[in-house]
Amino acid sequence: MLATEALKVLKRKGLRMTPQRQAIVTEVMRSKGHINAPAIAARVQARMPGVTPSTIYRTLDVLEDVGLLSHSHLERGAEYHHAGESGHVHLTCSRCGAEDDLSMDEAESLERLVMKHKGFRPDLTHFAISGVCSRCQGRPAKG
Amino acid sequence: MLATEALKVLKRKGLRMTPQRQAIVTEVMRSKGHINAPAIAARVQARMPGVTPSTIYRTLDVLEDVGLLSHSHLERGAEYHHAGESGHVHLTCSRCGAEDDLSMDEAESLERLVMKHKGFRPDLTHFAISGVCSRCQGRPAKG
DNA sequence: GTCGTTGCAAAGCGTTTGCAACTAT
DNA sequence: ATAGTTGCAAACGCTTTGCAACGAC
Repeated sequence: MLATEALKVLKRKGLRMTPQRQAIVTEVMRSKGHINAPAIAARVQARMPGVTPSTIYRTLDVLEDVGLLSHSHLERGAEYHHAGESGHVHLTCSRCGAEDDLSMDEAESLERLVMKHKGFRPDLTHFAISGVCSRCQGRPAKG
Repeated sequence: MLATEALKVLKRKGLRMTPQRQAIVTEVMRSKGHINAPAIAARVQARMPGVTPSTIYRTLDVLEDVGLLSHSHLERGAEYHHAGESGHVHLTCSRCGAEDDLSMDEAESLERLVMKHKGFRPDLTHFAISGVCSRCQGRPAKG
């Protein structure tokens, strides 16, 4: 989604369009993949000095409320991503830190399995899945 | 595992047995399920006032290093559990907060699936799986 | 003019660190 | 005696809060 479209979403919800908000939305919509709040703050402040952390955090909350952003829990904490792009599962290697993804197609068969067993409808995109990547499996375990 | 056994493990590793460490190990080994660091601190300090957070955190690190404890990432952050009891996957409902588990048997079929697709060997116990529990699926979504 | 939004400054929370003193071995 | 361990106090990083001023509508 483009920043301009995102701004329309906000407008449609009756929310006001301030320069700060524009800068934050632009920066967030431009970023690919996932990004955490401090990183967003850094980028926004680079483009518009004087924007405070409180504004950033409050705006991120708003963007999540209106459905533009979502967050996932990765190894190093919460990270934001475009709500429309939540369609992948994060695989993070506990040894080397490498990140890989599972497509939603692949993830769906997993979700169906859980569904069947528990009647629990999982959202595998919300938390990462930790493990050992194929490369690290061929290496010694610890040191 | 009993606290006495845990203490032996530490001894075997050449680590020293201080009263603080005994209190922490006792409290940790007595707790069932998962528990976070501040809660451990509260319990230990109730039993032995004066034990500082730094000691608690450092000791938890030690216990994890020697393989007595592990931690998982649940919705509200990291939680510790006995390393021997890591054999279940946490399912946390994003609507009502209810927690359920998946047995390792059930989880293994999931893990095999990921393995097959990606050569990535997942540890589904490390992160929780978020979703909507069966009870909440019958309820209205938001308000 | 209203009320959503911002900056500021401070506090909150969980966690980590450096260092000197202590103590289990 | 040696080295692991502790308490202290401070700092850390990220996030949240109250409040008065601002500004989009």
